Amino acid sequence: MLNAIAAHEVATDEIATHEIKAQEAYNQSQDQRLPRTSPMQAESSFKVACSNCNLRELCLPIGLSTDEMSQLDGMVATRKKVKQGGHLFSSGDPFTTLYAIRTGFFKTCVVSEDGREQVTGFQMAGEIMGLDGIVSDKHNCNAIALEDAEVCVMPFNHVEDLSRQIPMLQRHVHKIMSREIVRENGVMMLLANMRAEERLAAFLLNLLQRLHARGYSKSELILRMTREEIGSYLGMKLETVSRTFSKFSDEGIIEVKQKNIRILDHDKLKTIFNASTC
Amino acid sequence: MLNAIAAHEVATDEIATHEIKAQEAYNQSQDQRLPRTSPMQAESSFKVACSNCNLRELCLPIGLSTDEMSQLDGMVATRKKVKQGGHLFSSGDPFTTLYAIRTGFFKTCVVSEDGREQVTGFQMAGEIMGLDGIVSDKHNCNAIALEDAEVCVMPFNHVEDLSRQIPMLQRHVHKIMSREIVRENGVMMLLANMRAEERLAAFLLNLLQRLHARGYSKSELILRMTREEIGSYLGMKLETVSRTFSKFSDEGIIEVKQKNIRILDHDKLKTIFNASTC
DNA sequence: CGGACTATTTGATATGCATCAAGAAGTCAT
DNA sequence: ATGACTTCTTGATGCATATCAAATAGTCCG
Repeated sequence: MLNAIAAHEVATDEIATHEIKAQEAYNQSQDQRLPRTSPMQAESSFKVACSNCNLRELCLPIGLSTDEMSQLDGMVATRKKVKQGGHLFSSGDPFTTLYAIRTGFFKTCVVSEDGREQVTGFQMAGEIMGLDGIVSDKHNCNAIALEDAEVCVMPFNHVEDLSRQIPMLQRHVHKIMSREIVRENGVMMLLANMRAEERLAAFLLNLLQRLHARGYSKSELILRMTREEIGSYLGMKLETVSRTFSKFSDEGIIEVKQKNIRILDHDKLKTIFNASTC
Repeated sequence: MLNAIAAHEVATDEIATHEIKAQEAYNQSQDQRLPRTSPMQAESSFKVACSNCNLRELCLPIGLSTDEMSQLDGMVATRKKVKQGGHLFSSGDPFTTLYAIRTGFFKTCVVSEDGREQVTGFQMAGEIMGLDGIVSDKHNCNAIALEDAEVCVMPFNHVEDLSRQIPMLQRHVHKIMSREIVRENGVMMLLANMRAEERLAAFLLNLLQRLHARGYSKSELILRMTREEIGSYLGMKLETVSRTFSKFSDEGIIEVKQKNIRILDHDKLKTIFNASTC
């Protein structure tokens, strides 16, 4: 299996035994099932506590004891909401904090001098953003919400301080960064070696897997991004993305209704993804 | 400027003021100017000391006080030599240590299930390898020496222990990982958006910059890898790499003599790299 | 030194995807 | 609801690079 997917399988394995139900985290932001308090105020210590978060097995506190978990509660300084289309941070912004996604869906993208945009990833609940900023103390990409979102703000100094006190946390921070490196290795393979169909199959399988780890169906998903954003991520034009969706649809592999995708033949997707012989 | 290069510029900036002369580190391994003792034995404490290494401003100890530096000396358990073509580690190997390159030149590559190989990076003196292994406690790629090489073996447990004691080291470890993430972002941009000429120009400029930071000429370099390996890294076939070299040569931008490249028009290379309008 | 191998260059042709174009479908605001 | 906008789909054509092929140059080793 290719590394792009393999990386996420590792991630999934770690949490698979925990019976996570984080459905709320991925639903529309209009959804009111989660408590909605305005950030920076009226946040009871209860509400910003990692120890109480329904994402705790996906997010930074993974594998910590209850004792350590309560130490960790101080790590999240506050929460922040980002409207659809809003920037969580932008390239060039000073880096001070990492962000853990509580609800919503993001894309990260870099922009070259001449204006070409490259989507470098899509992030969902429980995933950490901002790691790109550590190296030069300023952010190196844009993080844009693809739907209304809420993130936990974790000042990086706190993270480092706590990491020095809690080896388990230190290890986890390292793993999160390593996982990102491995993920990007997989994307490099994808971009350099694969054809359009393989790329899109890999993309869908990867999304499905991550959503499944969050309690969603393995056979259905809603794309939060446009064809153009998918294309940017996969190194192809939006027309090619559209055509490839249509082709999969014609072949009875998936059913496409705008942004709603239903997987009809999971195995066939996997076969396409692994195809060397064609 | 594109991020692939920008990332390395940051790295370079950090060390640019230090007057590094690490020429020896990149020369042919036949070169006898560096002491050559067999690993695992007869290594005096003097020889494995970071505090005494001529790469200390490129490598992990960057920015540490002499006090901290001597603490660090215990981090390198031993040194290890790798013959040209030899594997420093392979995908699937248990991960226990990071490696700092002392001399020599490496490639890292991932291999997909169906056997397609993707070169994910080229590493030279002072750079750290093995970060891919942290996430799953086993290596995720192959690290292969492109010339006879010597590396410092740094058990990751030691690195983590010391990181907890030396905040400056902790920060530096984080920066190294973040830099790798940012580098890979740049490669994604390259693979997804650029044409063959732009990719090769970016590749050459990047190598030149890193070599320059190690005391080498900005106008000459020796390629340690084959056209095929360059092609794999850049997502193109070896024939296209060769043709693009020839084209640059015809246009008077570079002079190609096998693996020896002389840069005749650095600015033109940069222009090609930045080209959006063509 | 000579033979076998690997790496590189160059040419001819094929092809997958980009580009250009136009229309359809969906979304949003008033 | 209606018009303006964005997003998506589909078709026709072109091009950059892959593929196939063969010759040349360089390297290794007995």
